[in-house]
Order: sequence, then structure tokens, then C-alpha cells
Amino acid sequence: MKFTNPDCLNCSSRAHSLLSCCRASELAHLSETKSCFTYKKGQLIFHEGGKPSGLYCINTGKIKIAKLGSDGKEQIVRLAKPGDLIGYRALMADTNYSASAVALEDAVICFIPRSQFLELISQNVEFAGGLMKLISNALGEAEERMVQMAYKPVRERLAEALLLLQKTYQEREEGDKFTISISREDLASIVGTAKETTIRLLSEFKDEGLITAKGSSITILDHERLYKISHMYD
Amino acid sequence: MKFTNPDCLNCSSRAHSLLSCCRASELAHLSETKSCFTYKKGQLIFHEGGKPSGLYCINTGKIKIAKLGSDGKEQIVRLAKPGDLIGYRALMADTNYSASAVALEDAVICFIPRSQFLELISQNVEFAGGLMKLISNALGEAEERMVQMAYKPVRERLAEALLLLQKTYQEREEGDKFTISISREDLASIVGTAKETTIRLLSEFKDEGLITAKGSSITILDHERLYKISHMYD
DNA sequence: TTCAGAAAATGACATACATCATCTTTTAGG
DNA sequence: CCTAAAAGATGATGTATGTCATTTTCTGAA
Repeated sequence: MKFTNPDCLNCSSRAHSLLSCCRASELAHLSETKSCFTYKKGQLIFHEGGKPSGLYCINTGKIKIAKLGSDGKEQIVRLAKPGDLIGYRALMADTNYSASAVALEDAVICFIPRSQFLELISQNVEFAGGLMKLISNALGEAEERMVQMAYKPVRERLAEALLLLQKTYQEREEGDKFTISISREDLASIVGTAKETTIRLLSEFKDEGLITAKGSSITILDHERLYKISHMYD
Repeated sequence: MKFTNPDCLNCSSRAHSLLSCCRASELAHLSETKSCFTYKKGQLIFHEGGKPSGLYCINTGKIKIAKLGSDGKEQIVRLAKPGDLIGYRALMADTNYSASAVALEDAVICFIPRSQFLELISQNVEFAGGLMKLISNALGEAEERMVQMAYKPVRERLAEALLLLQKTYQEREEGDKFTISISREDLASIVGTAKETTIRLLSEFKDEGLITAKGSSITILDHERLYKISHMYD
């Protein structure tokens, strides 16, 4: 659903965004050429296999980037939050999307047309460099997770997933505790395991006093011990 | 061991390299500033955790890029061949190496100092763009393998690994058959499984007439059926 | 508040894969 | 050509995790 274009200059999430390196004139031009949409929880933003026509910049809401495994199971490859760009990999590689993007909660997302994106790259060296850094870091993280999938037991990967959620989505103001609302199914898709296994291990974590859960809300009580579990054999 | 600098202009592997988009003057300058070394089979080129000081361009030989898993097991995250660049991720991300590079056979590799690399990026738009494309593709492949690690059985991943080796290392002139010399241990590190499991499944493949093996040489006989196995449940 | 459908929780069971141990073959150096 | 060490092969066994089935709890719309 079309949304009144927010002004990039005054965007609350600009501070944590790559777009923060743009000049005021560039931002003004962006504000004009982009279009902004609202998405309901669960709604598709772009689809694996689809052709990219531009870049997305998240204004509000949590997003998952996920691939479909051969047997129909889903693997979440990346999480995104306000200020993050999504869809840049396919644009840069000049290929179709290799993953889908879905809103984990109601979201507002700006769409920047391909031409505008390419213009930005060619005219703003900082932006281009920042983008390179972004992709390079993503590659490093993907390779790291690849190793973990190969050799880490599910229990450790689940602990890691919970910490990843906290790292990604905890607001600066919040204190020690962290609560997130995420379905066991999505959590399993981050870990790369079956939903039932995730549920069982979460129950263990509850018994051990590491987390509490009511409904689909999970609260991390003991960050430190979770960290130890996730690095058990290091 | 230091090696007489080969001339980039006449480099036999330049055709398949990103450096092919460089101008003659740039290549001449490269030839001067780079230094070239020989590596013995098994020798380390750069080390996970180490600080990158430049870019490596493979002249001859096969290279593995591998990470150490928490329990000491190795995961090969990428393979490289003559013409390929390695070590660019750490340079671009401005972090330490997140993986090690090791020669799978005797190799000759040129070293391009960081400053020269950065100069090339800033002065040659094509090179910079090609590099972006390179990283973006690597990211796509890494995420794809992450999903496969999560949900594909080892048998299918092994079939895929054999095809990856063929795709990466088969010379254009060779015909249908393809033979490669690789230890069962390295093969297991690509698949992300135990050496014994790899050996057992290779025996199955032999019984089924998909491959033959003598010593550490593996010959792919039936590319097509291997492909089917690797896509069993698609 | 109530009720239906979705999500979470738990149990029973099957199995792919890791691990450890042993034996055989290949490889490389003298 | 021989021999020791490395790599490959194979068997026995345990276990983590997937799958299917059932019950319980949560959630949101009427």
C-alpha cells in the first residue's frame, strides 16, 4: 500500500543507514524519486527468482531474507532492521533475487529505482565504498554461518540465533533484558533445523533459567550463559 | 619462494581474470609493483585471523579457502584457480582474514600491495564494478551453500561437491571425463562432513558406476546422474 | 466472553551420520 | 626396490536430530 513519502533528510533511521553518507542534495533528490509502501506482517517484499528493479530501504519494521531449501524448508539467511538496505546483492550481481524478503511485522519500506541507485554509486564514492564494505561483511558472515551449519550442534546454533536476534533488534535504550516476538518456525529457519527440535531446546533453556517464554514472546534472561553455550567447544 | 615476476600483459591466465579489464598502462605498472612467489603443495598463503596487506592473483595451481570450525574441523568455503583473485574480501571489509588460503598443489601466485589495489579501484571503474559483482556472486553462492548444509543430506552434497570441482577445475579442452586429484579429507571439508562418511559414499558412487578412483585420483564417469543425485528432492 | 483455528508443546520412533577401532593400500624417500 | 608413514577402506556402535502423531495453549475475530 502506497504511503506518503517520508523525507529522507529527516528520516529517523538515517543515522544507522548507509544513506547517511549522502549529501543533502542527494537526499532531497532521493526523496523525490523514491516511493514508499506499507507492508503487513507476513507480506512479501520481493520474491526469490524475481527480477530486481530497485533497492529497498527499511523505514520501520523487522524483515527476514530467506531462501527455500530443496525440500520446501526455509532458511533465513539474513535479518534486516530500520535503516538497512535490502535487495542490493541481486542489483550488484545483476542477477535475479536469490532469496525472498518478508516482513516479520508491519513495516514501512522505501523503494529506490535501479537507475537512481546506480547514479548514487557512480557519483558518491563514499556510498560505493560503503556498499562494498556492506557486501564484504555479509559474505564473511555467510561463510561463518556455513561453517556453523556444518559442525555446530543445534543447541549451540539456537543459542547463537537468540543472541543474533538480540544484537540485531535490541534498541539502544533497553536494559539488560530483551524480549522478542518470533514464531518457533521462523526461529527454526534461522537455526536451520526442525520446528520441533527448536521447541524442545527452548524448553531446555527455560528449565535452565536462560530464557522465559509466553506465547511467541521470548525473553532472554541470561545473555552470558547463552553466549557460553554458543561457544561451547571454541 | 620468490619467483621471477611474470609479465601481466602476457599472463596466460589474464583472459579469465578480473584484471583483464585493466588498460595496458595499468598492467605494466602492476607488473612492476607486484611480487611473485612459488608455493609448495600444502603451503599456507594467508592465515585466518591474519592482517591482509595486499591482494593475491593466482598464476598457476589450485587453491582452497578454508575456515576452522570450533572443534578443529575444517570447512572449505571457496575454491580458486589460475586467474582468480583471493584475499579481496578482507581488504574490502577492512578486517582480518576470516579464512586461510592453502595451495592444493604447487602454485605460482602474484602479490599486489594494498595501495596498488586501492589505486586500481579508484582509477578503474570497470575494475571496481567487476569486483562488486565478484563479491556479490560469492555472497549468493555462500548463502546457497548455507541452505544446502542445513537441509541437504550428505550424499547429495557430495555429488554437488564433485560437480563443483569439475566446474571449477576442468580445462576447456578436456572432453566428457574429468579426473581430479584430491584427498578424501579435503573433499570431506568441502562437503562439511566426516572423512569416513565421504569415503563410504564415494564407495557407493563407485559401485553405482558414477565414478572410479585409484589412490587419491577421482574420475567422474557419469556427470548427468551425479547431477540428478545432487538435485534429488528439487 | 466465546469459540475456532493456529501455534506451541510433548511423546514415540526411526535413521543418518559421527566416532572409534582396525585393517589394507598407496605413496614417497633412501 | 624396500620400508615406514600416510591415506584409504570398512566394520561396529552410539546419538543427535528428523518425522509423525497427539495434546495443550494461545490468539484474534465475532
